[in-house]
This record gives sequence, structure tokens and C-alpha cells, in this order.
Amino acid sequence: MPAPLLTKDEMLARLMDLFREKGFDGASLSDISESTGLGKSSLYHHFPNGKQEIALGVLAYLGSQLEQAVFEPMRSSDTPSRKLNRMLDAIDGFYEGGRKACLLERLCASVDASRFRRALGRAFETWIGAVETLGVESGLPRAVARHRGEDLVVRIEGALVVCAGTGNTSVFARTIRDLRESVLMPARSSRKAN
Amino acid sequence: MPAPLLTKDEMLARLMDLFREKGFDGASLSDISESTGLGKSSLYHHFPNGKQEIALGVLAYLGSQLEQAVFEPMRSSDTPSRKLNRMLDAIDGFYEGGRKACLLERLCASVDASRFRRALGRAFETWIGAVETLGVESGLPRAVARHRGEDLVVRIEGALVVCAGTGNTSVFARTIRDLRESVLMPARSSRKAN
DNA sequence: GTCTATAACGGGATAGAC
DNA sequence: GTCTATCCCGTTATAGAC
Repeated sequence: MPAPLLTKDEMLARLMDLFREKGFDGASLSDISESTGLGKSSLYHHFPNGKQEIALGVLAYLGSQLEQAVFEPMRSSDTPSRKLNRMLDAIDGFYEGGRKACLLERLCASVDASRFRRALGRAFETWIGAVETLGVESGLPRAVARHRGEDLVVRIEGALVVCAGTGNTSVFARTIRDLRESVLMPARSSRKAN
Repeated sequence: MPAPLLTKDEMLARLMDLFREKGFDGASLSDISESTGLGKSSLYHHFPNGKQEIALGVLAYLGSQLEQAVFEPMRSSDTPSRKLNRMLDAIDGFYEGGRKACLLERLCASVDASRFRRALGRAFETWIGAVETLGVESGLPRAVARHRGEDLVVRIEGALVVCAGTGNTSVFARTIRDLRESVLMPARSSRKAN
């Protein structure tokens, strides 16, 4: 077995870039072939179920990357506030300040996202759950922490959409800045918990 | 000129539904033909530049619909707070509580959104601007009002993405509820204006 | 204005040699 | 495991009759 030109992880990294840039439907097998340097038949050797399996592989790769770059650091003994800032730094870097799209969002928007629904649901849930845990650690009631997690993901995804639509990345930058202050802010005591 | 089966507006309304459901790439000319009841050649009679022109037509139609359903009411003499609530009611209805997608977002995610960039930028700007005006009316500094407008759009778009990805519309409902309270909230006096 | 028919192309996927 | 060659299908778009 001679050393392949690209390791599996290198392949998946390139494919993730491709899908983030062009989306699932927009990335043709020819694009995939070109970006990996593999012929179409070789692709079907690695991914017998074709394009869909490739996307699922990329999604799993994203999961493993996030695990080590984002979720694992969340389990350190650092303060919640510092960990939140580290997560937001990682997010800012991953999306390059709003210039690169979210793989999850691109797959949500594919022709039939139903094929990815299960994996997408799990990915969003993991992300939201990580923030929720952080909130609970910092003393928020679980229900409030949960909402803060949903809100963080909502605002990141929304900022990416707006930046893509307007070409103005300042919205993303400001959203990140706001989140640094608002996510772990103490819950309001008055009114219904929120 | 006998009465056509569908008026232009009825056609565009159906096409908007189609694009919102399937996206630009996912909606084939066959889909378009079926949803309008027109043969492909007839479509090219109405839209000589094909699918792209159809999408631009739908985008313009969306603009006119929003103008009368959302932006025009914003110019009434009602209180800003009531007008905000009316806008959010309209948004909630338009997206059916998070179950239907945003046309703008679907077009942003199309294979090359560059063809729609100009129209999309204008659409987002109009929406943000309407909220900004509302904020100024209610006494917020313009810069803050601007940010509130961006934030409203960001959170709506993000909530739609998360709902589509998780199948859980409660996130959308809660986002709407939060926005009712937060968009026109007085600016914090301490720190840099925000 | 709308139709039927078809062109021209690119898509995903496969066969089989090496 | 990778390649070349090919298949089949759906796509956008057009031609020309009515």
C-alpha cells in the first residue's frame, strides 16, 4: 500500500471546503474529483453510496474536528467565561469572520435535506448542548442555559446568512462581540425565566 | 386576450412557494411548469432569460408583497411598539411559525448566488432599514437602531435555519417572542453605545 | 401565447481493464 | 485502488407548428 497522495483526513478537509463553498447540489462529482485528485471511480471505491455518502463522511469529519477544537476544550477546568470566549474565537476562525459558510446550513439547504436530517439534527444538538452545559456551569438555570445555546447557534447561522446576502461581514463581527457578553449574562429575575 | 388561467401575480405567488420549498437549484423547469400550468416554452415567452429571470421576478414580487403587508403599515401613525408587534405578526405568519423557509436565504444558498447578490442585498437592506426607522422613531440613537435591525433579521434567518435543521419550530417561536421585547428596548447607557 | 418535439449539455453512477 | 470509457437520465433551453 503506497502512501496515497492524500490521507483520508486531508481528502475530507478539502471536501468540506468544497461543500461549504458550493453547497451539496452545487458541488458536482467533477468538482469533487478535481478537489481530491481522484477519478470518479476511485471516489466510488471509497464511498460506494456516492455523493450522499461523501457528504455524510464530511459531516462526520466536521464532528471530529469540532470535538477536538471546540467541545473538548469546553470540558477543561477553565472558567465558563474564558471557555465561552475560546469557543467564539474558534467559531470566528472557522467561519473566517463571516466569509465562509456553515456546512450544516449548506446541507440544510440542499435539494432534499431529508437525507441529512438525522445527522444535521445531531450536529445542531451537540453544539447547542455544549453551550447549555457552559451556561449551567456558570450558574444559569438549565432552561435558560438551553435557550442561550439555541440563541447562540441561531445568531451565528443568521449572521452567516445575512453576510452572504449582503457581502457585509461587519454583522458577523458584531454578532460575535455581542455573544461574548450576552450568552452567560445572569438571568433576569423578574418575569418568567428567560 | 382571453382570461389567462393564472394572473401574473398568482403565477408569481405559486413560484415563490416553489422556490421557498425547493430552493433555486432544486426547483427544476419541470417543477416550475407544473406549478404554473404553463409549458416550458410558454415560460420562456414570459421570461426570455429563463430560470434566473423567473427567480428575479419572484424576488420583485416578494418585495411588492412585503411593501404592502409589512413596510407600508410601518409608516402609519401607530406607536413604534405596536408597529413592531405587527411586523413580527406578519413575519410569523409569512414563515408559518418557522415551517416555511425564507426566499432570500434559499437564493443566497443557490449554486451561484452572485447572480442575485444585488437584489438580495437590496432586499436585506430594505428590511433592516424598516426596523432601523422604527427604532429611531422610538427614540434609539440611529447606530443602535441600525444594529437592532440587523439583529432582528439575523435572528429570524438563523431561527429558520435551525428549525429546518432540527425540525423543532419552538426555537422560531421563542425567537419571535424575544424580539418583541428586545428590539426597541432602550439602549444601555453605560459602555459604548450598543 | 401555448403547445410538441428535440437539441445540447452536464449530472451521477458503473463496467472492466490494469 | 486507480484509471478510461461509457451509460442513462434529467436539466435548461430552443425551434417551429398551431
